Amino acid sequence: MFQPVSSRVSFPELDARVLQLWKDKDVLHRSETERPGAPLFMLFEGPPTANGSPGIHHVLARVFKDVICRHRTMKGFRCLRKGGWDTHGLPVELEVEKELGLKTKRDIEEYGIEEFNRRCRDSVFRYVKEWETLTDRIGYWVDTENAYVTLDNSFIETGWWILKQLWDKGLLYQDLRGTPHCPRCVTSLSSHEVALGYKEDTPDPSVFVKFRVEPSDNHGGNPPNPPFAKGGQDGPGALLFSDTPTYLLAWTTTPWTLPGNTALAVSHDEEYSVVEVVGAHSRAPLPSPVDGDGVTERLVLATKLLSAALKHDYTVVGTLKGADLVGVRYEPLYSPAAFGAEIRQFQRREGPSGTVVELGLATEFAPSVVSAGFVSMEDGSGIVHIAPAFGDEDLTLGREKGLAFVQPVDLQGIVTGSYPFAGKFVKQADPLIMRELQERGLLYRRDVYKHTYPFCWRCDTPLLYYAKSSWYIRTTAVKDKLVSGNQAINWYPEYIQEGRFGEWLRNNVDWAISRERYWGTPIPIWQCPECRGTDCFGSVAELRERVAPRQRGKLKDLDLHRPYVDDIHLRCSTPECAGQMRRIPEVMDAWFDSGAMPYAQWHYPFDNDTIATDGRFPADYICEAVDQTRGWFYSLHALGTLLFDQPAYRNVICLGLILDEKGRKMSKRVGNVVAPLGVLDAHGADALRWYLFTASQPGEPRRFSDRLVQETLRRVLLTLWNVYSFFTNYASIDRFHPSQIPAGWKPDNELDRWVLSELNVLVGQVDDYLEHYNPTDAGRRLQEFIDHLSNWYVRRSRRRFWKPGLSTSHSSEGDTDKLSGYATLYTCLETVARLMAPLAPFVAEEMYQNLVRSVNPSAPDSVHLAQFPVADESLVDQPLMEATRLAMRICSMGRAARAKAGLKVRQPLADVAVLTRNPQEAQALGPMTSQILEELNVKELRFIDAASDLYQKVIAATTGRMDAVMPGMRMVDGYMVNHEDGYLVAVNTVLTSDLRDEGMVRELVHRIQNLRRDAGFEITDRIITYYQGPAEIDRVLRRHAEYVQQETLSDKLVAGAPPEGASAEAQKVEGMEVTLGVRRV
RNA sequence: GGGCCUGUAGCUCAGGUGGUUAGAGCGCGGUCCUGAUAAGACCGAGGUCGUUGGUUCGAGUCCAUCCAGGCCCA
Repeated sequence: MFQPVSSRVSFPELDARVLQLWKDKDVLHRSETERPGAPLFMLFEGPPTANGSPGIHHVLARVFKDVICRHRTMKGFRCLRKGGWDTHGLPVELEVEKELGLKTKRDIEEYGIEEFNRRCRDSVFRYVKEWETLTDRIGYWVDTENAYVTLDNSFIETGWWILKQLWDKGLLYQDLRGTPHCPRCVTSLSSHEVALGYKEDTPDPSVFVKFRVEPSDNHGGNPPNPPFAKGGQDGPGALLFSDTPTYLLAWTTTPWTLPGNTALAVSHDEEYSVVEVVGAHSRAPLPSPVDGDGVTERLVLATKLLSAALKHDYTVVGTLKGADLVGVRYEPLYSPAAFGAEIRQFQRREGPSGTVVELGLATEFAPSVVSAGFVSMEDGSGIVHIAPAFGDEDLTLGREKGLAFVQPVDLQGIVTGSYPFAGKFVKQADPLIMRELQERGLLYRRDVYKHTYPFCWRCDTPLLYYAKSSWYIRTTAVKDKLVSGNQAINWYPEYIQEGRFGEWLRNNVDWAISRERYWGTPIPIWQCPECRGTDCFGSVAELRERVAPRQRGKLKDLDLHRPYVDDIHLRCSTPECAGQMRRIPEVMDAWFDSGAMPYAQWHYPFDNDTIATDGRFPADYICEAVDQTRGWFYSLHALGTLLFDQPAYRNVICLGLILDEKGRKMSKRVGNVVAPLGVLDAHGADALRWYLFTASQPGEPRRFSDRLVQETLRRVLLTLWNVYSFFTNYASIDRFHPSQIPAGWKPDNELDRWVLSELNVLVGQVDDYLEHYNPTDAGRRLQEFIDHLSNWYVRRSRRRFWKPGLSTSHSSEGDTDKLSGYATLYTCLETVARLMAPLAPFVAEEMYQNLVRSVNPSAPDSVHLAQFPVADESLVDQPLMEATRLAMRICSMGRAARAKAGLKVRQPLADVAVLTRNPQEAQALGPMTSQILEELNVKELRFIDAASDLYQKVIAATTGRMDAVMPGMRMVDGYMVNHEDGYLVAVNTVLTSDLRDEGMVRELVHRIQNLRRDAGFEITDRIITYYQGPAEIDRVLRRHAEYVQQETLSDKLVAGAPPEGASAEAQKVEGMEVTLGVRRV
């Protein structure tokens, strides 16, 4: 038998009961183990970092992972949901640095890498308890007991194996790259970190610098510029190599990079002008522009930027193309050789994996003009100063064009060499450089330029772009496969595939995987300091083969992290080299760990070497927020493609970010992060889950507020709960048991047939939505059904359940109808419980336990082990659903007409006239008649047509024209007529004395019912009713005594003052003083 | 500066392939209903559908431009 359920419910308490049940019955575990032959559904858990508290955005991702897995489990799949923890990386180090008060890398090394890493290791599990509590609390089913951990030796070893695979394929290499670098922390910053520290309106010097074109008759150290063959007298040669000193005008905001200049870049197809100005070089103090001293000189710059860049009067002497300038030599501002700076040069060399460009030493240095695609006509002069040692674009260009490379700044940002400003920090060197150039007459103009510039988010030091050596995975070698493999992935939302992710893949650059840090997977590359010989190791066993015998013991139980692994020295593999190989100091990018998880979580291929064939790879499903596009979504895809030539996942939901109530991103700094536990304790897990699923489309950013969760709770969960409570209360009174439903039963009742039709349509739609990774519309459809179930089905069925007694003999007609109602409502609730189980697992479980388990001990122990509902198409009746929708509309119009006429619903009316758009609709409404009569509280319904007397009068009352009946409400012939969209509903407002009496009776019944309720009587308590009032009241009550007694469960109605002990109240009914009293018998 | 996304009522969101008077929930004012309901019904106030152009007989919907916001990347 069902437990009657109170309409008052505490969802947090319900959650706790259900969690206990799952634990007791070991449901999660059994959903995996009890179906060994079932097809596998594989979830990859994107590992969260456990060194911070989980926030609401983590809840979002976790419930979206959960809902799909629960659905697939109910569909008969065996769902593997191995948990995981991301434990490496800079965020972990930073946290520890902060705790220890360490500020720089040097501090860390002085503190000791061993102890530092030990603290990192300890810190990552500090919040694990909190994570596990929350995971449990929101009903996210994931196997945390067997979770993978990226710091485990087994995980690291698979990482090594992967790297070795790539090494063997020639896809791993070392190269220079211009990276954002913090000179105070002495480390590169990841793009993510850089993004944290951009500051707008940062003032920087803006300088236009003059580079003197080498005269063609120069007989100095370098070969002279060749005179141009083409162009004759007015050709480029004549313009550039005249007797007038000629300068290329270049623009920069970083004067300190000028000593590193090795080229100037122009745009190949743009037009440049050669202009003459008077006295653009000066030794005077520096206003802007610099005043002249009367000497005429020529400047070269882009024609488009003439007016913006030049502040002097100028005369254009000629124009030429950017292409004409390519190859023109100019005098370096600072000759590296003269200031003790090393000159290196990019050189091409044929290597085993194709052409490589390497830096070699050089002694000569002849800077010249090159062309580059990135030269813009937006700012500056159209001539760009190139210093390959700094900017990344410059470095790339240097590699392409074989430029020289001069790096007169060290990693602390201090100028080296013997420059006049040597020993200064670069930003302090800026003004010195400008003054010095000015004195030499090479500074055309200086200003202050405000732009967005990155600062170190930790120490606020301006970042420098600095060319440094890093290790790379040559992902560009498989770029086409990355792009084509992406086609095989189902993206939700779809636009990510070709949009953000596709765009990212098409612009793929090699993956820089080395970090000059401490706490991470050490890169398994050993290098010989003597011969530069390099080896990569793919396992501990490979290492063992090469380690010196006396060191072999160290490998046993070796923690593969720094500094221990750094102590392993190997004999050099180069024949005749006596050197000892040491591990390179870098660790791997933590994204590499995350991308390695499909393999490393199983310690593949050392263990579990069948994952590629047994369904454990690739994943059926992953889900994270959109910020993972370049993070985990990419690292997974890249390694899957590199190793196995296929994507690592088949389906992916890409979630939008959660914003706060005001639309701002949640961040610790702003302090607007919502703590999930508070929300859970207030409203329960299902309300939060439901809100997250249905509030907006998954890919959209969403504003979060406690208020909206509460609204979801009230609108959806409480509405359902009240239907459930209603059902259990009456079913318990009537001792209804599902076994009373005859086999193969199908209802005759219109309402029952309607709601079962709606239910079966719903089942098909919800299943389809969940199948296609769309919990949002699944939830929205469910709540729509719950609304209909509550506000039409139950509302219209109440009186059926209220009829006395439910016989088990099925003999009387009334009883079968009531049984039909119970069977129908039971079916709806039981089905909805299973349908919503993936979305709201707690409420669904509670309902299932009471509705199914309590009456059927052989049913599965949990709703989550039960089968997902299957639609019964034979119960779907499309015309009936349309007719009901129309009936609802007619009722709505009728209620409006009543209200307009001031007739409350409790007052019965004689009749309602309805005009439909066509006779078919009227016919369809026929079976709905009793529902409409009850809902509108009228005695009779009649259909009219356009020829009817009433309709003609309506026309006459409005326009008098046949073709234009105005919508709206008006009184016609005693009827309140409501007319809209081709429908007309007219209620008869004329009250007979009989109708008045009935209205008064219903009013009195209503008052008595309120008294019963206020007195706290049970629904089934029988009572005696007392009344005292005018003769009118007495007359009406006597006339309708039977009805009143039946409605209020009164054994008798007693005229006179209520006795002592009765609940009584003086009331005013239709202007008459009445005292009513009730007493339990 | 580039890519992607979003802009509809005070708030949160719906509005297939263009087609009457643009909807729902919450909130607000009012009326009503109720022995399942923390609910519900009805009425009302509240909209230049971000802007400006264009295509079309007709644009919230299609195209372009601009503006604002978000994310990612330079």
